[in-house]
Amino acid sequence: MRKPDQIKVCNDTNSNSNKGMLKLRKGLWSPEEDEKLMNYMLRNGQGCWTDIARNAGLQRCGKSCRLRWINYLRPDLKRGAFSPQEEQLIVHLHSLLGNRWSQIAARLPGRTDNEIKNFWNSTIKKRLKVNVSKSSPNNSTDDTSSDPSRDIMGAGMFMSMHDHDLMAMCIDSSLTSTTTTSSSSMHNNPMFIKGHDHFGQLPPLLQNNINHDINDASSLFNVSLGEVGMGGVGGYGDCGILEVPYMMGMENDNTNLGSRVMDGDVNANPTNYMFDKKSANFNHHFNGEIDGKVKVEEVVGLENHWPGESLKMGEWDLEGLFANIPSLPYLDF
DNA sequence: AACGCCTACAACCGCTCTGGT
DNA sequence: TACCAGAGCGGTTGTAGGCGT
Repeated sequence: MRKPDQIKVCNDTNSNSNKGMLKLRKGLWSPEEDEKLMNYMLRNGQGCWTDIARNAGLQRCGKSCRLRWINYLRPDLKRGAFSPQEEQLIVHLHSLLGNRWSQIAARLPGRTDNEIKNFWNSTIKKRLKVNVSKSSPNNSTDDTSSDPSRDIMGAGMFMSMHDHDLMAMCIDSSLTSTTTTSSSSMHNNPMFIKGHDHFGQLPPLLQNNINHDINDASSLFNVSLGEVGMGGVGGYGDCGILEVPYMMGMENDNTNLGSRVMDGDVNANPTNYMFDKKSANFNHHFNGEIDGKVKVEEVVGLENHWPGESLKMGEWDLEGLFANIPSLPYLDF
């Protein structure tokens, strides 16, 4: 926290409101400043933040006003400690999204990205580390060695690895909304799976859906999920019915994000998904064959690619992805 | 009571993204 | 196309307050 009476030239290089070297306050907000900003926002609503700062009579840069409003003054903010449900959801979403705090915050009504980020860094991260070190004493606790959520997902601790309810909801959504083999539908109907689950071990709801669809297609399609926590592990397949885009990991440099093995009528070599952080490219290496002869793409019409593989990080339509999973993303206790 | 350590979290900083010109 | 300004994001800092000694 900063001292409230600190007055400096605001370092906001983007702001042009301080070209005259206007002295702008920094540090903690006083109740008077809060009141000014609150009143102005309630009267006029959101607009250009530099204008807001000026018109509200605040000696603050627009950036500071924006932050104060978003993180503290907004009327719809939920104050107080995170509930266990929120905590679980944060861990889960973090395992899917990484440090995309704003994306995570968007799924927790009343919570801000800053709040979640702080909570993660101060509380969850520590707790996860403790749990991991307890479960595997040889594990390095080096910050750079691993993401705690990744460890925790691998260890099956803190939050259940087999989060069947969530999985069922996600996959149910994916399956029931997927009826075509087009690549665009694959992009729009993702499945998020974490952990070491196997279709054969999925909860009844999920199994029913999968078996139903797969049987209809007269195809056995078995996906063994890999062992990567971060980014989720899944796969996609398409025997006319089942399409399950892979949800990539996003954080590690050149990390092999896992492998997919398809059994049954469809036999394939492991499919490796690589994400190169430096180039922000997601590379998909697929060596699949069916019955050892026919390449997968010839059967399923994938043309040896799936829509995500050529996408860059920023091109992931996370909103779109979540939009198709009504049960997962929003928490409202 | 005084001191030091630790934690939580408000706020800043620097960067990227986006839209307008 | 290039440039600029504003918005937004994630990482980091700094300190108030709690707690143990």
